Amino acid sequence: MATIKDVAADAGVSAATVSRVLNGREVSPELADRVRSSVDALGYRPSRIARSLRTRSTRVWGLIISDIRNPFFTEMARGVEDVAAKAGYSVVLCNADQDPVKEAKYVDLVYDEQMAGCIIVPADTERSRIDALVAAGTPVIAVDREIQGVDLDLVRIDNREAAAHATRHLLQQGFTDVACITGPATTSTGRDRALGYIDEVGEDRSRLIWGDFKYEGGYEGMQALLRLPDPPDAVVVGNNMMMIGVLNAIRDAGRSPEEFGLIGFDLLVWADLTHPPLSTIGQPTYEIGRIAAELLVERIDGETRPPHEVILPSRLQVRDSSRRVSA
Amino acid sequence: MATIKDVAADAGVSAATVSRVLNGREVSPELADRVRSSVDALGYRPSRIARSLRTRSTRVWGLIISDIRNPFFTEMARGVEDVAAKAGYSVVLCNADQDPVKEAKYVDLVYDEQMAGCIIVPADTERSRIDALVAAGTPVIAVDREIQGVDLDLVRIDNREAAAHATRHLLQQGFTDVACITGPATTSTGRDRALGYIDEVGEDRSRLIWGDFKYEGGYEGMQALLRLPDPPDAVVVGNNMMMIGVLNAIRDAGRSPEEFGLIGFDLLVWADLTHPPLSTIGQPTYEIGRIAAELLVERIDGETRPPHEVILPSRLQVRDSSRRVSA
DNA sequence: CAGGGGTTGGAAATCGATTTCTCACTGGCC
DNA sequence: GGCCAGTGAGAAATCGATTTCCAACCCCTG
Repeated sequence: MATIKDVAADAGVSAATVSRVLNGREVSPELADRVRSSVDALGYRPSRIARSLRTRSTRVWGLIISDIRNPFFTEMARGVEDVAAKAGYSVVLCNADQDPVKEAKYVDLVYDEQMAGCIIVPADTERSRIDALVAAGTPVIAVDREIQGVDLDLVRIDNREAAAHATRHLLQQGFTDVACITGPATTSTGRDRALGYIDEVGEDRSRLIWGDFKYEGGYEGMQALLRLPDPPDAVVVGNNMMMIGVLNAIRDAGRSPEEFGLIGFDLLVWADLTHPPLSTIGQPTYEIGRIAAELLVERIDGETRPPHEVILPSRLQVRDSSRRVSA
Repeated sequence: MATIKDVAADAGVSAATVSRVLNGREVSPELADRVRSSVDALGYRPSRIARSLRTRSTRVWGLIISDIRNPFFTEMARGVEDVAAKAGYSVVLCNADQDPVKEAKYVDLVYDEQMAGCIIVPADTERSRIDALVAAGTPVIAVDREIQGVDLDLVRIDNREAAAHATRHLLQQGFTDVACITGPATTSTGRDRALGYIDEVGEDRSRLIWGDFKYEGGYEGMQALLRLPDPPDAVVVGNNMMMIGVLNAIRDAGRSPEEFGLIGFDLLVWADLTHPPLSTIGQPTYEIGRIAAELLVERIDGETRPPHEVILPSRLQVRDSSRRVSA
């Protein structure tokens, strides 16, 4: 691999001049031409590592998500990536798999590699290793969930109101025993969705299940609900992965989804294809990523205003699964 | 951020000694202790950038996939990541979005960042920039698709036989006019699946559609099939994303999926939830990623045997959508 | 007791870029 | 014609690690 010295020797100039040409500093046209043709001839590409060491800066972001199998996060990642590419950054996508230990490892990676910034969906409300990163001056943007005790820009929807809206809708349709399977109490999203549900059904928590935002949590949560002495006739399901579990649990119990009022969270490309089609609370997923990325660009560029939350609108998409068909 | 010099000064030793302690070289126990307590006291973490510059090596892999929204690739990514983590590597997940230009950019990134290795799902059979990477000695493993003219380790299933199997199954069920929507002819996967289909139906290509492995391709492909003078009674659909498009096209045309024999490719978590449940050709997705990653580890560790293909078994999972119910 | 072999750890070179410092040269103006 | 400001480009320092080279010291043996 050719280095800057090789180019300098080939062009008969100093390494400093090569650097100046490549970074658009003032250099006489003839030297610049010579340098450029040497660069082409040698197929020279500057070492990003050497550049990073000298400039103490990188063109890389860490994007730490909690579950790569969840389309919500991958769609969000696309929003982040599109902005990053436009701004000249590469994105390291890290999948914490809902595991605080893995998450901490990736946060350390962002630190050790001196990445330019970080966007994170915290797996755990704990401040974990984020503190050190923030203390080192690395811009960090949170998405979907807050981290307790760490003041960061946060992009999310109004989860409490969204869950309340879903619950209200089911009640209005005439369902009387509405249950809720929400996410872990360690996530603000899980807690907020539980609160919204309680806002509507009152303090009766007998049908409130704390899940895990994974398939298993939905499956086991629904099994538990079906075992209740007076099982629910409708369920607000806290995210898309758990919805799959819920539907399978219903089927495996020999029941049919049509017997229940169902509303899920997040975009589901196949929501129209199930029987019945699933009502959902849709989040502007790509937008969430895009906006988080734009905030990160601003922070990297030196923006210093105090951290704030960006709350995006969610939207209840009514399909058949939440309609009261039978009396 | 503390540097190795700060630690050396604090411990009253040279930077060389600090480095030796941290990298497990022979150093007297008392010095080692002093160094370690200075490291802790200062919260020192070595700069990976400086280390990479000096050692001319990194602990990072590039994983270039063609569509991050496709669960097939994200599940594969998990397999890769688990092996990488165990071997002490971080994975940079790059989403080429089926775009050869984006793909080339990411290949260049792997090169410029001098990553230790690369696993790629080529968006395009063209050799693109991969050549330069391979020439520079970076180990590269291909997954799912080959790159023409570049000899690489490749992990995949037998796509031709899998498509043939699916087609055969539909014919055996009594469907007479079986169509196929495969992937782009620029991908070996798309071509092989078309070949397997032709193996069974013969040279009649009137019902063979070249799609794009995306939702749109499935939707438009199915629309085209429905417009034929003698439309098919069954379809082999070349991947999961296109299957969603196919199902929506059927519905939007006022028809029902039950009227057709349908088989899709790849794991679909919701395959059981549609009406009718979808028959699929399942690939060992996680395994594909895991094996590709293990091959990469071997190559990085100096393995020099000639590149070869690892062909993993696929499995036809018959659900209702491929069963002939009506005469 | 001298010399040789074997450790141990510090000084300095090194990786490949950027950037500061400095000097030579040009051109303009008095 | 001389002086000064301005500009262009090379030499060298720098980023933070690793690694080579070498000096110092210890121990053992003849």
